Amino acid sequence: MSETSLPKAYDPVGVERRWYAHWEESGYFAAGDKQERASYCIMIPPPNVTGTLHMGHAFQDTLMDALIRQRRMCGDHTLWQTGTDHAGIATQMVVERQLAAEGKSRHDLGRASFLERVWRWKEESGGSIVRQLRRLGASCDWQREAFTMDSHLSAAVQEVFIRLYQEGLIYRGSRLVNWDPVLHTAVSDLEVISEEEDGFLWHLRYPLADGSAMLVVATTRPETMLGDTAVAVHPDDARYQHLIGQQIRLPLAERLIPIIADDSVKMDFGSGCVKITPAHDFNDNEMGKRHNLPQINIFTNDAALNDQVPLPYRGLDRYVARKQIVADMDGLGLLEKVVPHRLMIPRGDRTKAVVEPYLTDQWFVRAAPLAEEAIRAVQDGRIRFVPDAWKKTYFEWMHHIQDWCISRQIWWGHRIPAWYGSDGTCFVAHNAEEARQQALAHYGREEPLQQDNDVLDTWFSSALWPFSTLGWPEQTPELHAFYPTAVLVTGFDIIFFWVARMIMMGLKFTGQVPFRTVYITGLVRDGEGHKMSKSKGNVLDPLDLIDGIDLESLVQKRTRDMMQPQLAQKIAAATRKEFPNGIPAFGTDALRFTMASLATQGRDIKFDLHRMEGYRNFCNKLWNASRFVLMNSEGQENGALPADAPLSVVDRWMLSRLQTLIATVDDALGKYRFDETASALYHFLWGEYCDWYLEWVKPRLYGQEVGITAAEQRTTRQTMLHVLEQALRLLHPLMPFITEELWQKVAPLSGQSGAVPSLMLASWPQSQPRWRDPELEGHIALVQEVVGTVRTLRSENNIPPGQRLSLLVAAEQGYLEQRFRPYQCLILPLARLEGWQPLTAEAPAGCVTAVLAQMKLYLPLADAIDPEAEHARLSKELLRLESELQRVRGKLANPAFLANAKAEVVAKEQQKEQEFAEKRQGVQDALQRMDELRRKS
RNA sequence: GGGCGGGUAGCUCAGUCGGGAGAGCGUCGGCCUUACAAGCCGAAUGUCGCAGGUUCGAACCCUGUCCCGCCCA
Repeated sequence: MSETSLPKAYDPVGVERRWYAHWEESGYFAAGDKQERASYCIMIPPPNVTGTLHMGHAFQDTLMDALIRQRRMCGDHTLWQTGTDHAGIATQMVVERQLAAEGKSRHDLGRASFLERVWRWKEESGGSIVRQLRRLGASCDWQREAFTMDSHLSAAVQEVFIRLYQEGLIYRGSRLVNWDPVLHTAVSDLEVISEEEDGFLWHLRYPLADGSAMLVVATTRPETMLGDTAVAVHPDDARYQHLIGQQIRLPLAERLIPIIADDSVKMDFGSGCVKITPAHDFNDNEMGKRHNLPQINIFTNDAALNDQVPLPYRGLDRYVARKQIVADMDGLGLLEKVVPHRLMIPRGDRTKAVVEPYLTDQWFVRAAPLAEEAIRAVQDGRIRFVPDAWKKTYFEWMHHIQDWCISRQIWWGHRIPAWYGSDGTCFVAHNAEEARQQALAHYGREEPLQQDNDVLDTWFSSALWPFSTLGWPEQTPELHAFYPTAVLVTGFDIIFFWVARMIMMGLKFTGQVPFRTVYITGLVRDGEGHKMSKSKGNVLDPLDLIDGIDLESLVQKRTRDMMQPQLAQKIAAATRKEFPNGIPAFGTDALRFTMASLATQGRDIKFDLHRMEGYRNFCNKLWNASRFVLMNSEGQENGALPADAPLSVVDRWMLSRLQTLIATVDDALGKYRFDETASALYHFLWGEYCDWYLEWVKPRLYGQEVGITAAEQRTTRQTMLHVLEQALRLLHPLMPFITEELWQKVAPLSGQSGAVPSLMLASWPQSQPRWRDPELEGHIALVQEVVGTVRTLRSENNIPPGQRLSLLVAAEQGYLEQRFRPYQCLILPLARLEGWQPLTAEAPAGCVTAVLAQMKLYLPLADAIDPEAEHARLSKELLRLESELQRVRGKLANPAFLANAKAEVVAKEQQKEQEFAEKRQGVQDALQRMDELRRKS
């Protein structure tokens, strides 16, 4: 054995930095020009440009990179399109907060210089997520990196807006929208998070106009009563039937409003009588439309009361107004009671402010017509969801789709290409000049125009990402080559936000689906299953798992810049408890492999550090196995494995197993079962290659096997190298760094050098049917069982590993000659036996016994036997066999089973019966001998 | 209220066609055996949530039920 250049343990840091830089500089990530090959493209879900990488990114990006790397190795023309998103609201909020710290607002700066400031912030902080992606090993085409506000993407946004407007699929209207009173902008339904909170149900007395009676209405929002335009009851409600059509004198406002009947009123809720505020509640708004009720907007942009309400309430914040109104109603004797009540409170997902239904002018996309084709595309299989069940969620939403509010009253984003004349006429155009032309035609004279102040929802531009990044509306070669893309990898949380909208826009503007498959991942959670969030203080930074972090830094990181500083102490304590020693460095490959192995079909992915530790160890195992291979082949004659090599049985076995592995990995990756892929590779390399094959080749390599020739030794080295080299290729998509580092050393020895300079460019292994040998695999499985059995016997009788024993084997002559003798040199060293003898007579005394299917093994231990322990072991085994036998015989005695079950199932049961019966006999005999021994001792 | 998942070993989760319940981690015991102690060898561990049904046969299919989670209103 020779020395090798590899250190004794795998150290990822240097390897990762070196190889990533090399790959990128060499241009291996670039899509390049391979027009003749099948194309394969993945669009990265563009992360927020000013954001940082979190576990969800690390998870999804690992899977995307694995797919891309595999297809690249298959020879496909691959593009992993990367880029970032301008994240309108989130980014604007950050910059506004910076300004606030300087005591300024964006209005102090004005639109132009505010935007300048945002761009500056984007330039400063924009690179971090991209740098982090590189640390993950992401092989995306950086030359094509896109940003949603790039000029050509903005051109696509504008083009789409204009075309949809021209077709009547975008319209402007005054409608009730979700209004964020902190941001002063409308937000879409999806950006509102409704959760149950504690509140009250106020029961208010509303007097009839004629003063004849009081009606009690129950409300969770008394402050909106000043905007009431009706009171509603259920038409079948006997209590109120006689009042329908009468008038109420609305207290405080002193307006007359009607009592109407509507069957959406719940009779059993509150008093069964509800106040209707069409301008401030979505349900009331619907009802208002049905009954032609007026809408009275009583709020300002800040959700304070406006001039539509009586003087004393004007200017009051909604919650101050609530207190005042309740107090005033109470003072008038009109407050019947107040009952604690749980209710859904809608909050903006960014600001957490309670969102108001608010009547404003906004732009909308008429979604239903676009949804039709998008639904069909999934129904007819042009787009496939993986796992399939997610299409139900998609359909559910698409069938009930609402118009999409796309205008935002913020500054950072794509400005709406609409201009207004002084009379409010709207001109949608590519630019001011075009708008001017339109206005001229419309008015017949020059008219000053004002551009719409609003910008578009960020998701509007994201919806175009699959084709805008490829150059649409230009018909570029890239668009032609890579669209439709192969697969979209994303989380179920943005099926509505993004996936559905991309499908609608893609079909509308390209006539083709944007991707053929949608692979939906689960969401990464902490070890307890909680969503990772800054305020919970349970976030893990993928880079801290790669590089490691000491406890103090981790605590500091988790408690810095807290929105709720009072939580800091709790978070610090929890962190100290969970990571008393900080987090050790695991390396990128261990993180990636962990991510892959966690990619099961479920929705929640609980991230467990121990799991990752196991895969870090796997890296080290692979490293050391490679060290072993190198030590035993460097400086010797090796080369590629020739077709006519004098293969040994273990070589043939290993090659056969390799073919199975290749097929398994292909199949698993094809199904997006990254967990199966990881598991197959792990078990092959650790459980078969290391645990068995490398142990078996040692005596051959060391020349300890009798009569072995140099040619045979060389063949074993070639096989050992070949299998490792192929396994490194298969593992490369999941663990790019360590595999490249090792492959660079292994490949030349296995005769694979020269063809390509990097494992990234090596070809993907093909399963070779000629090397499959199921019969031999069966034989070796028996060998492994024999070795395992002897080891168990040794272990249970506490035989020290150093103590060499001889084995007695009882079996039918032919079986022994075919299944045992040819493999003796595989059995003896691993079972630590010095030899074996066939046993034809009675078993001698002083043996422990194991019964295999057609073979009995006796291990003469003499005084070393622990008869009690052995008796216990055999008794347990007997019990197990008897229960198995009983079950099998029960089946076989059942005529219905024999009549109905498939023939091969019956045959299998019959075979089992025989096997169990023989084993039971053997164990009974052994038990009897052991009992004799116990009596003697 | 509507929809969708899930409940399998101490923990986290696989389990494809209905036909002898698996993995990793953890636990216990033994080992520094010249690639690896981040290692090697061995062992223990299950009312497959519960109750019915279909079937010769159910973790798997059907019905009901309990619990947990998510989404929508």
